[in-house]
Amino acid sequence: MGTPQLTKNQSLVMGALAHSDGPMSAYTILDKLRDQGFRAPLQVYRALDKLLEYGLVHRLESLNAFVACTCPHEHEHDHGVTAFTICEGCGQVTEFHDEAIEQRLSALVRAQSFKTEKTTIEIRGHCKSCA
Amino acid sequence: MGTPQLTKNQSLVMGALAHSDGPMSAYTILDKLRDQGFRAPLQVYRALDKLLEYGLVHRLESLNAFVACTCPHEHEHDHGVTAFTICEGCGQVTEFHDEAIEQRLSALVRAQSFKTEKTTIEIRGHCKSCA
DNA sequence: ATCGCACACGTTATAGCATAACGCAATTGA
DNA sequence: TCAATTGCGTTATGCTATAACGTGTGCGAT
Repeated sequence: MGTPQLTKNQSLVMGALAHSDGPMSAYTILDKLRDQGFRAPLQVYRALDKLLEYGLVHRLESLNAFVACTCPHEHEHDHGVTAFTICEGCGQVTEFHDEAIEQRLSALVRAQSFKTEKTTIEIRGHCKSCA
Repeated sequence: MGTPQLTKNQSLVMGALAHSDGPMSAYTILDKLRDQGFRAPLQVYRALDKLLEYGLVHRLESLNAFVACTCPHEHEHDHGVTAFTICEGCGQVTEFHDEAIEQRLSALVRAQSFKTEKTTIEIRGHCKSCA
């Protein structure tokens, strides 16, 4: 169960995200792809759903926006929790992973008998350049 | 610099959230307060902005919804990072805090020379009852 | 082969979330 | 008294996301 071949729309959306230097909203992606024949939000959202499912793209909940995954080889083995720093100045997003946090969260949640399906960690602030 | 006296609108919104057993969207709050004279979304959003600022309310980014803070006495001293479990079944939200996670995140972020302003941690899944 | 199914796609319409921009009223402090 | 601040009310608008419909294509089972 690797990543299937992407469809045309999925490739176009993936390309738009990959070549962007920051997160993009679905509607921004739509505008970028009008010349390639995109006309409606659903074309973007349907592609994004699949890309999210394949782990090629992340959704930033606090921005209602999407970024290409920057760990291109971790898609195979589900790589646990993903965290992000998001700079309010330049919009730069940095993805990172940490075993310690993952295990600590896992323990806390288990203590509630809670079954985790998806974990969101997003840190808003200012990066080194924008401080 | 404690929490100022709440205005009428702020009290109404706070009350609606406090008496709800789960998170509410701004529009749901609006509907609950129509009998009290609320007519427009901005009346809710303006009150929410202040309540968020005072630390009486939290915003759940992954739901676009709001909950009353369940740690009523921690508003004075800024109580670092707040995390939530959110049950997809019953909608129950549990707020919790953990020093270890806070310190670990702080260290990771400092390594990027990133200056944190707000941290979001939200865990979607199923609670014990809804497993 | 052809039937049925799953899946991607296209389109229109609508629902849900959030803010811009205007003006008014009350409060406060110089 | 005047200016600044804050809260409030209203209208309009913009941004984000999904519902519901139908089409076409590939592919395996009978």
